[in-house]
Amino acid sequence: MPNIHDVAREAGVSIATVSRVMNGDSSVHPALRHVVEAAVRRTGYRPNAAARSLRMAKSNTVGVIVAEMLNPPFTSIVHGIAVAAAERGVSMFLSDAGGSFALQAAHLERLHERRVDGVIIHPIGPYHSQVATLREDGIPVVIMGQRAPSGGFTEIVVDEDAASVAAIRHLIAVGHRRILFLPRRWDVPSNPGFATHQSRLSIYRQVLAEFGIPVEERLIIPTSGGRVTYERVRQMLAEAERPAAVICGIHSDAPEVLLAARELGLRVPEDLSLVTYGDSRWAEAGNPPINVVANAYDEYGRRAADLLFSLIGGASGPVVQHHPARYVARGSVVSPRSAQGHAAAK
Amino acid sequence: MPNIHDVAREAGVSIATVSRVMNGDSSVHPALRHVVEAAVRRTGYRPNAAARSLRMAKSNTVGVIVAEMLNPPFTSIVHGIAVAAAERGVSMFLSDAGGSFALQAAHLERLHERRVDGVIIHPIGPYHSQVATLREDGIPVVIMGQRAPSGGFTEIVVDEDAASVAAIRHLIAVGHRRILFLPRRWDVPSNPGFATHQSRLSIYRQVLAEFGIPVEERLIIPTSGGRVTYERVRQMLAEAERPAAVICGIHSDAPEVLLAARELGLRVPEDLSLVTYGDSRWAEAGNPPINVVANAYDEYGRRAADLLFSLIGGASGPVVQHHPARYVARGSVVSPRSAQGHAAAK
DNA sequence: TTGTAAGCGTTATCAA
DNA sequence: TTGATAACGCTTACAA
Repeated sequence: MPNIHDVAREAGVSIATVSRVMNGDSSVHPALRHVVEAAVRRTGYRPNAAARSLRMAKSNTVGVIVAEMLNPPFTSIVHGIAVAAAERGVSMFLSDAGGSFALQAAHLERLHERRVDGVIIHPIGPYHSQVATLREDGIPVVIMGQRAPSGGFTEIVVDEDAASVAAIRHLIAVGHRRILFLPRRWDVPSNPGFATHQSRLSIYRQVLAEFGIPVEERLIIPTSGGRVTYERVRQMLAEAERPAAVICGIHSDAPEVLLAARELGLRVPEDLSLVTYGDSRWAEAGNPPINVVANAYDEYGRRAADLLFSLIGGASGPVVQHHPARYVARGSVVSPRSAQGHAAAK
Repeated sequence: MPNIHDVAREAGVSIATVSRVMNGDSSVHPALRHVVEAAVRRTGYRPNAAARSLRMAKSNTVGVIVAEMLNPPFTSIVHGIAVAAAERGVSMFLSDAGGSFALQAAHLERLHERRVDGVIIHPIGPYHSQVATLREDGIPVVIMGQRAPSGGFTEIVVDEDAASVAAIRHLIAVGHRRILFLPRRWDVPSNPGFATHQSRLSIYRQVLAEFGIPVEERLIIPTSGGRVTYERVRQMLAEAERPAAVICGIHSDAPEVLLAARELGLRVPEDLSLVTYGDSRWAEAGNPPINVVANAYDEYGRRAADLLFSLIGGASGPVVQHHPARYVARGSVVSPRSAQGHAAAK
């Protein structure tokens, strides 16, 4: 691949001049400039980004780490960041921690070595010391989703507690007592914590307690999403004493629950009420449309990127942005008695 | 940020020794190795990837460009590649062409400058000359989705013609004549072509012709997805002479159609039959479950990555992998006469 | 086994 | 306005 020397030779100038032309330095004589540009075209020269980064101590890259990119909210986040980065001529590294804390740590390390200009992370587990390491080396980091236990971090946190409470109260209000709860599992060896889901669960316990409803541990099934959820839920719903309501912590688990219910001949919502975290047009278009705790993640990606680039641009101090989630009641929650009503009508 | 010299000074050795330790060279005396490792920890040293890339003429990065990452098939593809890359300790650049040929070109150029070790692209438009440029510089490229007009490219092509034909025949067989077709628009100024959707459309024309059904141009609505689709479809379905069947070229347009239909009080499938390209658990879990032309994209990402890494590893020559799509009939296609039957029953 | 030194491809300083 | 040259931080002959 041609380098700056090849172009200089081809054009009969010094490498300094070539560099100036490539960077639009106005102090180059127009005639010479054309000669150089022609040489660039003839040789098919492209400046080597690694050399440039090394010299300029700036990589023009940002790194993004998400806990699990297949989940629609993360997809939206990544998209928002990708667009913002592209607008600035910055390349985006994307990595998927796949729910594993160890993997996340490895990805962070790699981004650090690559001297990215900034990092956006939607983290899992106790990530603080590692993130602090990045920042000590002057790499700005924006943390998404989690509220950091210690201060001093720039974060976009989603306040979903109120919305969570509203969702659970709704279920209870219409008469549900036994509510299957499906948070993401956080007990896998490699994954020492997934704060969001833990706090969702504690809200669940709290609201039930508030109404004097005993929490049945059997009805809490941590899962890793996908077919596994389908299998477990199917099992649970096949029992005689099956719960008549489900809350999905993982948005993409909602169709798994629907599938399991159909398999067993259970109708939603008559036989099974459903609420899921996250939102999507599919959930909205469902028959019935699905109730959600919506967190408008799509905007957050964009916001996180803007925040990061302002930090990269030298903006001062940590910022914390709060964004409330909303409980959106559509058509997937009804009284558990509807089932009997229906059955009786037959 | 500390560099190799800082560590060398701290450890009282030469930079060569530090380098050897960092790279696991066995010819370093164990005692010295420990001294160096301690110095590395104390200084918080991390090798500079740019410098390493420059020296080794290898970046340990790959670039991925998708036409539109929010679409579930692309998401799956990207995920597959991300996992494969991470396994090899390679970082992945991700860029979204956002349906724009110009943007895609810019992204390709950027990846070229970054000297990525390889590129995977699910392209739009006439991309060949630019891709050829990459390859001339020794950067392997895997092309997804499209069949390249000229040979010599490594590609993963989806053979969906047979499945497309099956889908349309099914609609016709149950009695549909007026079928709304929603391909992705390819006439935007910046986007000189989107071969897949063009060929889907030509199949549509061809099958209709085969049955002697005249093609109504009004029933072909190129769209860019999202709410726009919702609006246009809503308009179309509000007409007196509305079509009773729809085919979505963009998977994520399916919920838009469902939403539009519901808005107008049309039931699926009784009043409106629906088929969509692409597949997802949501489509499967729908009520009714949606008929799809499924292309198993999720596997392809993984395959594309494996293909790319084998090329990077020095595997020879262009390879072309063909993958057939399948038409999966579920519950969203019925005879258009069902509507009257239903109406009469009221 | 360890160290010295050259060079990867840039940008930027300093002279000319 | 242009050119020679010194870094940037690493790996790797080659010497010791």
